[in-house]
Amino acid sequence: MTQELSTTYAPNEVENKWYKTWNDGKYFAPKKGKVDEGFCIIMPPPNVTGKLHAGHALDITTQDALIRFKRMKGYETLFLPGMDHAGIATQSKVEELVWNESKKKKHDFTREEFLEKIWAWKEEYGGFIAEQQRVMGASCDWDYSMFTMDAEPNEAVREAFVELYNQGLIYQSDYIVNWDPKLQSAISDAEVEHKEVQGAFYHIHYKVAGSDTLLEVATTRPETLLGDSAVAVNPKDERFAHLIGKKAIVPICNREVPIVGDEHVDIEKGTGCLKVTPGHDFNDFEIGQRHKLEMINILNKDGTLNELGLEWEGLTCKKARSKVVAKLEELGQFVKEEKHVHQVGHGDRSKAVIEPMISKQWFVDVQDMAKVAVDSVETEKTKFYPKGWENTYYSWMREPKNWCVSRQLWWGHRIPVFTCGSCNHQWADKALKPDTCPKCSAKDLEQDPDVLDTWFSSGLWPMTTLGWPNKERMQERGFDRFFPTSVLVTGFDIIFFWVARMMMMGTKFTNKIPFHKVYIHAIVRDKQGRKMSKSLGNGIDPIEMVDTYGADAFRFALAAGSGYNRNINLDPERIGGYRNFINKIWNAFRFISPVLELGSSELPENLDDQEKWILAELNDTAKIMNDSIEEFRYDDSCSAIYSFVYDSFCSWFIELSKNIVNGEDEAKKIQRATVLKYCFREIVALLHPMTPFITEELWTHLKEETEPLLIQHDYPEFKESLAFTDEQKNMNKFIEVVSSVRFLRQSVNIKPKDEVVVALFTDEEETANYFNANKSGISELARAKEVTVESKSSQRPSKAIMKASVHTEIFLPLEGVIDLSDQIKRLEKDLAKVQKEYDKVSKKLGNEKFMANAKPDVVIEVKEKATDFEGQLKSINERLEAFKA
RNA sequence: GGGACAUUAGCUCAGCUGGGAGAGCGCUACCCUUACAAGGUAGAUGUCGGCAGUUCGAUCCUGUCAUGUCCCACCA
Repeated sequence: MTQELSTTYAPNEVENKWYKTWNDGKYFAPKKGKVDEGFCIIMPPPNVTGKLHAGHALDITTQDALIRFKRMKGYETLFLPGMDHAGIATQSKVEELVWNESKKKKHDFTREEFLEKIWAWKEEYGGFIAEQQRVMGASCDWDYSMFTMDAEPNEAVREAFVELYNQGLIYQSDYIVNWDPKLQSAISDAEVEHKEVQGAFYHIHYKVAGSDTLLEVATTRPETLLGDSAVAVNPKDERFAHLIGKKAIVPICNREVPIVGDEHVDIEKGTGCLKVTPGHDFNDFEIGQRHKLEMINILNKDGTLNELGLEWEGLTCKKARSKVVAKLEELGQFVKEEKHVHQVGHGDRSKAVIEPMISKQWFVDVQDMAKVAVDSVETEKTKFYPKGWENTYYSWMREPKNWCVSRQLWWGHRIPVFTCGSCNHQWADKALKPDTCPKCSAKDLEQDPDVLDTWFSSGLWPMTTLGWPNKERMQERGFDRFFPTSVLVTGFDIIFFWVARMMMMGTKFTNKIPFHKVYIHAIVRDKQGRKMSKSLGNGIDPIEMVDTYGADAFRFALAAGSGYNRNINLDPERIGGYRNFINKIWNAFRFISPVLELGSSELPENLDDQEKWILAELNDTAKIMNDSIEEFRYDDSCSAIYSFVYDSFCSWFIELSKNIVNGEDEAKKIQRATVLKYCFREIVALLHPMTPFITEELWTHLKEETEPLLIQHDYPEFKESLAFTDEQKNMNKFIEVVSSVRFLRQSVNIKPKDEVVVALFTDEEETANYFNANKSGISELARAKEVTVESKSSQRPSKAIMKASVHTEIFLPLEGVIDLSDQIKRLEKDLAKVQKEYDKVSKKLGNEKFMANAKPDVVIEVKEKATDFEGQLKSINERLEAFKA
């Protein structure tokens, strides 16, 4: 068989083959296992316009590893995929496309015509990303796949909206909202990013009507004075309090406005005198409401000034600003300009400067829902991993703002609110197209033109995908089995947008939390820690990584970098490193494959020392894997299996097995083959969640005919019967001795092929017995023609080099000339090192307070160390003396 | 303005309730040894950000300063 397997593993073909086998064989479908419990992860649906990026790859890897792990543990697992319609992104994309094709704009079509174009685009180009998810090995059940604009989600949206509407939790209001002039739509608070911008304070004189008094007002937005409807001062401010109740005259437009007293005005800030523009400033809006001021809108939907902008009508705010300032200078009412850095809101999608503007929008009153959602996390019904992210969640949810859910777009779930043309009755309806007005039965109905914020439907997603609100569908898709879902895996950037909304909607409509655990994974960055971006050109294309290194290596690299950290700085070289690891596994298999047939499937009774050791190491690894995956510490899982495979299994156990496997003792050979096979079966099983492809491939050679594919096989667990701690201790000494011999050989340039004599001196009886029993192992791995084991009372070889461990002195007797000065230097270095350690512990033992206060077992430990170091020092000193004599 | 998190080997990071500083990658030297050169063997490297405190003992706890990243907040 060895001849058939090449020395390097070629992943691509294997990967395609297995994905097809699993998928065609319905291995991803939920199936009852030995644990009668569901385990469900709803995949965060990627944008339909999207292309797989490194963040998605991490998403898939962490979720799929969990799903595969739980599937093997015997849970009924469901990894449920989906796709998001991504309102703004998709609409913009198609608008651009249509413009390039026909130089036509959205409004050159009817709403229906344009929506048809978007759907057509979605059918043809959308969903490319799902293909890429398959390449990564995502074991999701594609039969469950849902698109957020499908009929089912639409039904859920209508159900939820109407419920909230009828409970009075959705209301329409003329309110100041974040207006995105580029999208020409309102957006929610969460969608506004505040960015630092270099601006200025402009100081302007307002005249007080009927007097010569001038009020100096400071503003960053002088152009908005055209919409001023008051000047406000703090009533406690002695400078201005007497003016309250008088009128001020807004420059340029000469509007006479009241001077009001309001606590909000900060006496220290600016000039202490505030111009109030309720139509275009959130604070001023509130002041306006308190004092019943006029709300003046001076902007068009595209962010340019309207007719109230006078001679500057049609200009953007930015352009109008300097012109207004120039005019003020001309009028002699401009005082000065001071540079000022401040935070300005930008749309997180459009990047446009957000204009606060009053408009009629739909809002969800989230106050009560947010309280429940906060409580669910406080009482740990839903737990965050890592726990620290709770704070981010709380910071938003403890002081929530009502959620503006209407968007002036076309692509999205249409708001199910209807108005009767004849009696003006307004109501929300679960029916797609109600026929008649419930009040007057008229047929002349009009639906609200706006669509809902994408996050409204996303908030319902865990319920929607499991069939809610349709009873039959819920039955079919296993709502009772899978809801609440087990884990939500996502990035921290959408804790507000998504996690918070799902928590609110979930608890509102089902009285249950939508998921038990939330794992917030890191953000993938480039190797220098920079965000991956198109402009920097530092993005890592997952598909390219898979082509170059294989999906398993890429998955392992991502998993190995994932724990409770915030960033993964991904360097393709590291993926290459793990590709080498995958190849190592492949070659380890090539070693054992010729003897696989010899091995039986039951572990033998009379395990030898080495076999007990490797099984105990394997057992420990299984324990770490089980515990760490459960807690999303993939970094720990990966490093445990990595070092087991690399160090314990390949470097020591395989090396120690070579002579047995190639030897004459048939019984021993069969026994060793059995243990090798057992270990390898466990290795591929342990690795399967991270590296599903190569493990499934190798499994075909390891499994019994009657056994299922690895994807369904039992996950290894810790077994009390395989805990051999004594054998582990002894083997560690063995490893130390062999490494020391290798080191000594190199220190005098003994060629790898040349054989040496090894003389060991130890006073530990058990250790001596172990070395005697495993002499052949030492000879093979250290290239010794002779190994002797004696007590420390025995005569040491006269001409030899030596290294002292805590338990054993290792001597290499040498013929010919030894460079004594070299050896002395080396031993003195060892001596200094050990002496330093010894001084540390003996100082402790001499410290009365330590002896009195430290825990007893710590004292014992330190005493033992002192004894060990003493022995080691003695060994080294004796040898030094011998050399110097 | 408020808050969170971080600072450990050249790089990326791990270090559980305080008790001899770790991993991977990279680096150096030697080796084509019959699974593997995508390999083997061995090795070097740290005032655990600074200062002060608590303690018998601090990478770990407290305070403080510095640096960095991120989040929130009404653009006077």
